Amino acid sequence: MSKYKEIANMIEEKIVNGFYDDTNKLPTEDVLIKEYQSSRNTIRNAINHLMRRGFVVTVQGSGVFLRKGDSDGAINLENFYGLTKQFKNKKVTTKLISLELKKPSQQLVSKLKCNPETLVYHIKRLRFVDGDPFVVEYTYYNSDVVPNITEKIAQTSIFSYIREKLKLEIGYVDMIISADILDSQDAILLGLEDGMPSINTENVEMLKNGKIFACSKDVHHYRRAKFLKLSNYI
Amino acid sequence: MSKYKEIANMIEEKIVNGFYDDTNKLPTEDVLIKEYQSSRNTIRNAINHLMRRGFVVTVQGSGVFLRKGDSDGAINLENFYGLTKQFKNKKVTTKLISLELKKPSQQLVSKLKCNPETLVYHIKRLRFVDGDPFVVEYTYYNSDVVPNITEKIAQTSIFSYIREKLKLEIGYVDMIISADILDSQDAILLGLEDGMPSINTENVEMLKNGKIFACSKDVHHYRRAKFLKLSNYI
DNA sequence: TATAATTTGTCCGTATGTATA
DNA sequence: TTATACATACGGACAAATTAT
Repeated sequence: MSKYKEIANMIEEKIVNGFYDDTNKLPTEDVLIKEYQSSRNTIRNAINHLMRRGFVVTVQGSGVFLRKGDSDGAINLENFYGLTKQFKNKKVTTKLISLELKKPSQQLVSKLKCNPETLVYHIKRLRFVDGDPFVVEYTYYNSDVVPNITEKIAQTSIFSYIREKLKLEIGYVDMIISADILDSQDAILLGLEDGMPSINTENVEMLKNGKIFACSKDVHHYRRAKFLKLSNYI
Repeated sequence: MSKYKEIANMIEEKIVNGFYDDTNKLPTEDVLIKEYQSSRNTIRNAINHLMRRGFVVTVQGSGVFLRKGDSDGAINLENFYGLTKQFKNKKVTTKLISLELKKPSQQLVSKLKCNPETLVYHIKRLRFVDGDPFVVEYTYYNSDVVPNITEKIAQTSIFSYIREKLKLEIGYVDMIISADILDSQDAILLGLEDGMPSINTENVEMLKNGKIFACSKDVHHYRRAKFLKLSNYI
């Protein structure tokens, strides 16, 4: 791990533990330089990293201020590494509904930009937060990139499997957020009535080298799921 | 304007004009250094700027690739400067429904973090894209920061008024995206039936120095509005 | 109100590491 | 393996915005 990321992680931990809550800002760059024995460039790189993920905002001449996004349960779009990490102080459980390995439809081939002969895992899961139905996930993994998905893996965290077991580095995700009307199947799973709204995301997930390894459609409970976007106009 | 931002803008213009479509990537850093007569640092800063706004992704050892978010009409959350700029090749029109200057409710005081005596503009607008109802906007401006909002200004672009006339620099926006059920009033305005879904955003808008100048709730037509989020997991 | 000190922003240069082709 | 190209890290100087005096 690079030095600036390690510094960013250490500062992040202090932020979430409330270490800077009295001043509501980080120490000055000069102080951080001494504290972490590194160059100004490296400190600024670390602060940039924190800024991009929505932890802080900088004000020239004044300081680096905490940005405690009043998340109250919203999914932070800047810093999303799966439901389990997002809701780390809640209980996230998963019910696997189906897991199949089969040839992709033409539409799926174009989304995954894969060979039509490549086999694709089709996974449907219902995920709960603190016991309440939260999202129905339809996910499609390119089995050339993400092989050997078992029922056990699919029932826990596929994110962890990809990053920790397969040692693949997730690079980019393109996500389209929209609202729609629930169909009867999803409505039943989410415990809502047919015809009620849902908030959906359609995702294309890429490795650091740009290779698409998965795409998905997530159908969320409209009263339980909301998304937090922290914009910087710089 | 700083040098790296000017370079970023020039490269952005080339990108949107398709100048790099043949290779699908930018020239190398060394080439850009010579092209724009600047240091490596400045070029990398410009590329970073483009990356944060979703125009490019970098791959170490390989290059800087275009990231043509298949937006097809989605609102790009990384790069949103108002509907007018977002849909620059469509016709955005606005119908002002109401404009009032009055004392804020307690809830509004806490959202705007303003003095209870401060007068606040209450604006309700219906906005059309290519003639179709797109969003009902409920916006609340702190009149100490954004004064003299006229009907004419409210009917066009308040964003432009703030940035170009008042010379204020918008710094940050916290946005929560959710889905809900339309009430009868909004349904009529959007040309939908009562009880249909909407996709909503609740925004808190801050200047560069952190001062909150506005908050808003936007109720979007669920079939016409969608949001594009381009994540970088770096 | 004006000045100085503080703090982040921009820009330059150089060297070395790491991933890709 | 070698060359290419981006990533990380160090150093220094000055600019610009804010805050304190």
